[in-house]
Amino acid sequence: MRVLIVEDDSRLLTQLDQLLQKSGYSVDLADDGAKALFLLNEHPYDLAIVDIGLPVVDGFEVIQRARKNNVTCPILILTARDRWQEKVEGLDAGADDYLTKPFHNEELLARVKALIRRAAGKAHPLIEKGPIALDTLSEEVTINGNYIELTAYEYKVLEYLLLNPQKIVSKTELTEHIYDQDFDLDSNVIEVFVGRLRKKIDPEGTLNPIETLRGRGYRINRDL
Amino acid sequence: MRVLIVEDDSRLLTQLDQLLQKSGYSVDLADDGAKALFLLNEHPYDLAIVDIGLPVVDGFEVIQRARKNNVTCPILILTARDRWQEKVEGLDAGADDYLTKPFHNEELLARVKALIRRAAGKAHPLIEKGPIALDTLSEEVTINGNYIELTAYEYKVLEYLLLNPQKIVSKTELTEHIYDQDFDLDSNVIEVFVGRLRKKIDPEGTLNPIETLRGRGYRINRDL
DNA sequence: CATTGGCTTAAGCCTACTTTAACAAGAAAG
DNA sequence: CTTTCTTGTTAAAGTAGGCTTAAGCCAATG
Repeated sequence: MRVLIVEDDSRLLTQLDQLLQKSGYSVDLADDGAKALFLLNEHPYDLAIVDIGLPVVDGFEVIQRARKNNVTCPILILTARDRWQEKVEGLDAGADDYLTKPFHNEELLARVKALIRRAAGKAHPLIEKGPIALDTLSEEVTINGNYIELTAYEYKVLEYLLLNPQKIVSKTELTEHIYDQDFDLDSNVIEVFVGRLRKKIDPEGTLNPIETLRGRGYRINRDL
Repeated sequence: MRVLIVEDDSRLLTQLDQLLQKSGYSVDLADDGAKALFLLNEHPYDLAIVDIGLPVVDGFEVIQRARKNNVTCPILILTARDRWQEKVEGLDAGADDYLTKPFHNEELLARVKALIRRAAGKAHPLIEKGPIALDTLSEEVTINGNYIELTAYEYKVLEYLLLNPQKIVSKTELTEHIYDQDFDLDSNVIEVFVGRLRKKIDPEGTLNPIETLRGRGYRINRDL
């Protein structure tokens, strides 16, 4: 899988480079729009990551001109947090998804994977456990086929528990995985999320989908 | 080391069979997906080699369904040279490595060996003693394959005893290992925990899983 | 038979977890 | 720009699981 990164901030550029290489992608780099356009026409990429705030030729133009030259690979754009409105403009120009800076590495990798997969027309990877089905791509959860609405953090908790079935997941472990950094260990957020999850997954309270192991952590019920 | 080979081409199947047997593996064979799934659920293999191009149930489905049934052994997939793109799909389905046909025998053996070694590192470290099996990762204990629920401290006591088999573990030693600090030496907590453990491990009272050595401590029964 | 150490049981209490509600910040809507 | 809604976070009050204690009993040892 070959990825092009278009970014003028050299610090961020190398960070992205390392991140993606570590995840097994071959990476090409461009630090301005002209180079980007040249490379996009030269090679068949599986994905391009484009920072909108580029010097000389801005990100929108890169995307528009690339699309005009029949570049079909998915494009993920990066926008500054306070310029999030640009996402609309970027998507109009031909981008496929956007991410606001700063972002978590996990978040970026998830988007990258999702875009590449979507482009290939692949099925969504499902995690199933009894009546619970979690689509790791669309981040949708169904219970016996019925959608339930989860917030971002509720989803993360459930996904982590489902990815570690039959393992006792301690609250610290959950906290560390959910928050990249800067987390407060003596807070009861996790308990609150678990409580809300239980209510959404099983309003009747008959399934006990998430077991509590007092003093040790939580675990997805093995007998579902 | 037990290996399952799933391959519909009978010539290749026997070739692989002979190769692996000569290298000291016990080999089971399946020439279609249904047999493969049956065998995977029946036996705990150390590795499965799956040809993607199977008739009826294709290789992807075999892998997906096996993974859904909590088959955790490493899976090596075989793809035709001109279908190498399938490797991505296969890895997504839950395979661990791939090899394109045709291949050299040495290459295959190297992969097989690597996968089995890698899996050994990732496997849950089990401590077994007679009917007792303790998984130090998931902190689960089974007696003759049946789960028993232990509290945090009951688990710690049992783990420490199993980690020191055939050693007499004094009550002070247990206390010091179970409590980080601040422990009261003239308390009978340990006796209470041991009592509860014995009842949970062996409700009938016929096994005597934890021996008492009067004045010295406890020891896991060597004759289990 | 006396003494010592270990076992069992039940009750109290502590702490981990649950639940609920309120608040703050950000996003969306008007 | 203001309002409104969503969602993450905090705090407080309530609950219960299980750790701990203690008392009485039993078994082993000499």
